[in-house]
Amino acid sequence: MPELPEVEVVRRGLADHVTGRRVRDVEVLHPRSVRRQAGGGAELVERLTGQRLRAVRRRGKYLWVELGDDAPEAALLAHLGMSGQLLVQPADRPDEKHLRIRVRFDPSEEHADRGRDELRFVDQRTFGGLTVTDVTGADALPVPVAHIGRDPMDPVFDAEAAVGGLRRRRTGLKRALLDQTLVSGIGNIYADESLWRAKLHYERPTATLTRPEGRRLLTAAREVMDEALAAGGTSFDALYVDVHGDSGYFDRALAVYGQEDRPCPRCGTPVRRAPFMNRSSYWCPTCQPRPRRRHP
DNA sequence: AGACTGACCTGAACGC
DNA sequence: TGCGTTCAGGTCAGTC
Repeated sequence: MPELPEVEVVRRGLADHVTGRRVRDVEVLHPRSVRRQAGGGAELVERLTGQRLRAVRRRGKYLWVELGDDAPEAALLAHLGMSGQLLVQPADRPDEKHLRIRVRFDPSEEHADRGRDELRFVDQRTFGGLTVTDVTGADALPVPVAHIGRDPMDPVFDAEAAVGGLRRRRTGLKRALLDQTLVSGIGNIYADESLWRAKLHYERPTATLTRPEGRRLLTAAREVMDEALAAGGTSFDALYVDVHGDSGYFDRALAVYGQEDRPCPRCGTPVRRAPFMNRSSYWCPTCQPRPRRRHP
């Protein structure tokens, strides 16, 4: 569900409300939410209890909180999957229906957010999860994050290298955008919105992409995600919310995603939808014509 | 090595 | 009203 802008909204909320707090205890209510932890819930509890939460970082759709009293020694890594939420709640707030993991902070320590003493991982579909992992390298990346690409909001993102990478693939453009190893953070919504802005069809063969087209696409991706972030992210329903449970409103600015049969904001042609990778693709057939099959 | 297909879940919306 | 089908912001293991 959440893509880069939604995850960044959550990151900012956590940075504001949990940095500096110490974990008093941890309760794992669903085993699937800790399935990435080799030692299961017991290991997560063991490695998290007593730790101090430090900087909150993000790459693509992965989010993590550095742990340790001095340098980061480990990280609490979160992926929200399709329906995950991280909420900062008072301990006396009733449990959410899909509460999967509860992290309780030490309520006695002096802290601006004393009184909101729980971090809750809520996840209807359980595709997401939390893990405590080792960190690696000079930039202290969690091990599972080390293999994914930088995202277009990363100050060190290398757009020229990413364009080169796209052109070296032998697949369709949208499939390549959704593969997190080349460029991370883009999911189904922002892939369609980026392609619409760049006037490129989702099945355009990556091998035929020109460098200027590739630059245009990645610039469009960064711009649309910047705008979505400024609007607090995209929420169609109550599944995507920030740490306070509030929705973003970028859904009102979507040009094509979810807009089947509605006029393209640029040319008025009805937006089309087609099945794609067990979900949907939306595009404007005028602005983004289907690529002509190459002659054999 | 790289490309592609399901499987993994819960719940809402829809058609009959 | 129910009961089946389809669809949903994502990965990942397994196959060719």
